[in-house]
Amino acid sequence: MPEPADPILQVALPLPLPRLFDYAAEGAGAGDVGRRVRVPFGPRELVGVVAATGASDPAAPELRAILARLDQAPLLHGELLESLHWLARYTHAPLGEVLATALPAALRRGEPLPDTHSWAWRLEEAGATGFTGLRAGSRPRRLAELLRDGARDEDALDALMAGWRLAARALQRRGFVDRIAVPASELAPAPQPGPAPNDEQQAAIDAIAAEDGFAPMLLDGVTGSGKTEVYLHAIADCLARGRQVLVLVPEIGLTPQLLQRFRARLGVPVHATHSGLNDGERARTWAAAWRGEARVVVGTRSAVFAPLPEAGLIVVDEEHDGSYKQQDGIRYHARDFALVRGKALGVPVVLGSATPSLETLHNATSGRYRYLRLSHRAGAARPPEVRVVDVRKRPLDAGLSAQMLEAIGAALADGGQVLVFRNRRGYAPVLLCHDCGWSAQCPRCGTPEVGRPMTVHAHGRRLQCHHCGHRRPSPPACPDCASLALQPQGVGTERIEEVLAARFDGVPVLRIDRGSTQRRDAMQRLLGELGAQPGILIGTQMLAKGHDLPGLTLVCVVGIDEGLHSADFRAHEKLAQLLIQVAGRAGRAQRPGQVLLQTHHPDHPLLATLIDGGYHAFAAEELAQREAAGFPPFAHLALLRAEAKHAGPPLAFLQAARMAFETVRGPSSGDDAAPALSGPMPAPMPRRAGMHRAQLLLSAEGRRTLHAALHAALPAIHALPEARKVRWSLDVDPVDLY
DNA sequence: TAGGAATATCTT
DNA sequence: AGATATTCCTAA
Repeated sequence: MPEPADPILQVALPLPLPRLFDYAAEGAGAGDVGRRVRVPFGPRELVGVVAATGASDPAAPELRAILARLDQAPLLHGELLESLHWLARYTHAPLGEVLATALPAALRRGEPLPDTHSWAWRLEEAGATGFTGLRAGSRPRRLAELLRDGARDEDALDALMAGWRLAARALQRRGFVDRIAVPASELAPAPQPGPAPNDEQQAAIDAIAAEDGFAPMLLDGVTGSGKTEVYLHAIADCLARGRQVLVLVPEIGLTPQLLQRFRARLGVPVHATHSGLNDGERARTWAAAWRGEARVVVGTRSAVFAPLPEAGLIVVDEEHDGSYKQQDGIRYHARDFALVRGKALGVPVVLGSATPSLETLHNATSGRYRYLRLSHRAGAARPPEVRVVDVRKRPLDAGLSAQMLEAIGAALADGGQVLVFRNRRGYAPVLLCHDCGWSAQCPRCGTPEVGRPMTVHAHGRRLQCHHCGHRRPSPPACPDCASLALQPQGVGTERIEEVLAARFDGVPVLRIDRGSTQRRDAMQRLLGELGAQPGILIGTQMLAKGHDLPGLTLVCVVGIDEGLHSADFRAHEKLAQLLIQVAGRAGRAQRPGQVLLQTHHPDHPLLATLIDGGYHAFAAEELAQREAAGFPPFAHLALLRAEAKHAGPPLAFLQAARMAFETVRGPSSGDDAAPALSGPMPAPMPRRAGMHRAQLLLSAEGRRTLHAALHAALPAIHALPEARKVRWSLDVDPVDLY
């Protein structure tokens, strides 16, 4: 007689291994699915999530037992767990890694789901009758009187009465008061009314409110058209129906300004997950969402994993923004995952942008998404006037033409503020020897023959590689010919700052880029100091997005020519979005704005189309080109990347992987049933931080074809002997091919 | 021939 | 991934 099979737990562990691990556990059952467990794993201990239960195989060797269950109730369940299963299938990543990515760090480590209630003090029966015996005017007496009107939370008491804690303790000993747990601060300021929506905004608000169930929608509104106003009304509607809202914003979009506006207008606590939070605070926000206490969650990419037991609406602001795509680990796209969750939750998903991604635009124009448009700026603001400045054969001072310098001077004299946009930080992009042609190169990046140029920093004193972070002092003389004629070539934001500060003496000149604004509040502080007075802002794309700069009357765009000639298939889309976003900074208030675009290619079709026809004319042309060339959204891509210390193993691995794809294709099936393979080829940057990198691109017209091939070939690829000699990863829907 | 570095193996 | 076992160099 065989022993009856024991129930076992199948656990998803945070490992790059595409399988679950079986453990014995007392009383294992279906109720364990979604609970975290601590398990022994080789010589160490790991925290995993129970993915399934089953019966032990009597023939298999005896299983190790779990060490502990960490949750009373499943932490991951229902829609979120199902959506994460979908994400694991879609990214072809191990479930354990996906689940670990979805959990805040503290929960991933196995800490308990944190409390989210706050504490309040309540007057007890004994206190209500006995407080008259307390000495009048004393702290205990005053506290008791405060609590006669009802319990007060500790934050409120802090604001109302200094030293209340000692008094409270004294009263507690006499049984007059007690400390009670209450849901996290339900006290939010009463909602303030906003401006009345214009007709277009009202139409969008009504369209969102009319949806009952999953509905993908593009809110396509020019800069300054008041998309946020539409969100606020839609959110308020949703809150009024008693449902939760998730709002995703780009990394730089989560500003104190935005949060303040949300908090003032909504009348409920707004839970934000910004980068300033520590692990414990992040876990608290997640827990508050899990319990349904958080009614509005605003956050960047990873907030898309917030549990939403009472979801009513998902908003993705600036949906085209690149920061929604995670570029390491599990390479998910938060906007796309938000749509998947919206579908599973049965709620509308509003994607907002002035410059929608071509994928989203294609979905909207083809009728797959509802298409809502805000075509003019709200209030009296007028669109900026855009002019191209042809700098061919013109002398430049730090990359700035005389015409541009004059315009800056005029704008300042007129009391306006000026933004100079240059998407290159540092002093100069290259350090060149004028005598022999030597240039400073990063020893760890670029091709083996030619390193990437190192950027000159600190007014020429330091060199830095923007790809791997490698830095060193500038050499005093050319290492090849000993010449002293080393010259910084080209112009970065630091150099523009230097030249403009010298030329416009007495005018504040602020440089805003990752070099000058390390801390997240630094930009806010700098902008606050400038206020409304005339001044010059110099910045990279950090400054191109999100921030309200009402005093801005002139935007100067310098050195975009590199972007016009980049090889990446998405380079034009990104450049067009950036230009529109930067131009949109100008003239947001009452004054009309002016945009000057300095280029050596005034006749480039991208610029001509963008200026004459705007973003949508550009997008139409670009979409036609994508269709002709077989690129997204008319094809689906996956990129298999590999890197190693030596050049050979990545290529060998990818060659073997290519064979695996060709093998699963099978001899009988037609060509259209399999994705096209290109490569293995060296990555566009073949060496980075000392690692040699190569890639294999898969492209298919249909998503199904692509996923079928990946599903069929990946087990074999995991098992390749060549796979153990490289670090490899798969990126489904890569945003760029770098 | 140490002994440190690069590489292979294994995890329920 | 990361802990551990194995082998492979290089400086004496």
